[in-house]
Amino acid sequence: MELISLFSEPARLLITLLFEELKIKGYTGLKPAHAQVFQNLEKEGSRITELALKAGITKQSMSLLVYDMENAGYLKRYKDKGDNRAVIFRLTAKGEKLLKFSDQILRNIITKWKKEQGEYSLNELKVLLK
Amino acid sequence: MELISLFSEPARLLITLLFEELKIKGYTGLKPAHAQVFQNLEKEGSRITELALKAGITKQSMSLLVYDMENAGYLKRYKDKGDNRAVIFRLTAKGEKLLKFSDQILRNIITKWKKEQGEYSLNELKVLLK
DNA sequence: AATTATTAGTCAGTTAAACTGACTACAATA
DNA sequence: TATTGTAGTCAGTTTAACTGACTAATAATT
Repeated sequence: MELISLFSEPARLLITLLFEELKIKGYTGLKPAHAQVFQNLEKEGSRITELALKAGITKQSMSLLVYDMENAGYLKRYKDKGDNRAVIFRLTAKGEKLLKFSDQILRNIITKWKKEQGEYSLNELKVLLK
Repeated sequence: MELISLFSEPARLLITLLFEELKIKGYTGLKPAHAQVFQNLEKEGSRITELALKAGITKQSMSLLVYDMENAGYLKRYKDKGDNRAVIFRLTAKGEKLLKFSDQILRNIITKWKKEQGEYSLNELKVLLK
């Protein structure tokens, strides 16, 4: 397998499989890009700029993503006490469930892959990193 | 770092760094997506369908990518003897140079990363895969 | 041998997910 | 107080994929 794909392929697959599961379980209104939001959100809430930085995308892009997730009921928007420009986003109860469920799914997939059971093998990557 | 990013982040960085280098060295007319072409091309040449399958994209998308690279002088188009529907693409001398240089760059970056010297650390991923 | 199904590739249009640039409102600094 | 910087939004663009419909050629089936 080609070098860059050793990294990008499992990433792509993880997202695909995650969103298949999420859809089945009724978590609607989400697209792969939204994973970067809830995966990077701090317990106490996060700002858009902060999320953008962590996710490695622009604040403009992140702005749209959080807006979607707010509308879908996964996030709630709060005022930042002390900075009236800023907005804080926190997970709703629905969002918390989503996060927990997602983490579980992802861990399961990787565990399977490591045992050479799943649809993908991490062996070549492991060798590269040795 | 977030789970999916442990895979996608190095992939993204590798591509960015590779294309910075390539641009400096005068390999123009290329965008990140084109890496999937020359990285997957067989020595004896490859078909569009075959390349698409390896790269994990549709033949329609791959069709455009090889067209670009042909125009930029990295690939040459040949008839497939024995199947008049099919087209074979082979690297030109320029394309060969590109491939060799790219591989070298990518290997160098990863080697640096493994020694914890570069702009990124592979340690967290290594731990995950253990 | 003729028909049917499959495969290789292209054309056209669409979608997802990012980007840049310009802007407003507020905060921090000189 | 005036200037510079930061948080976020709006608008438009670009990159890189996608699906669907099609032609031409090959392979399979009857």
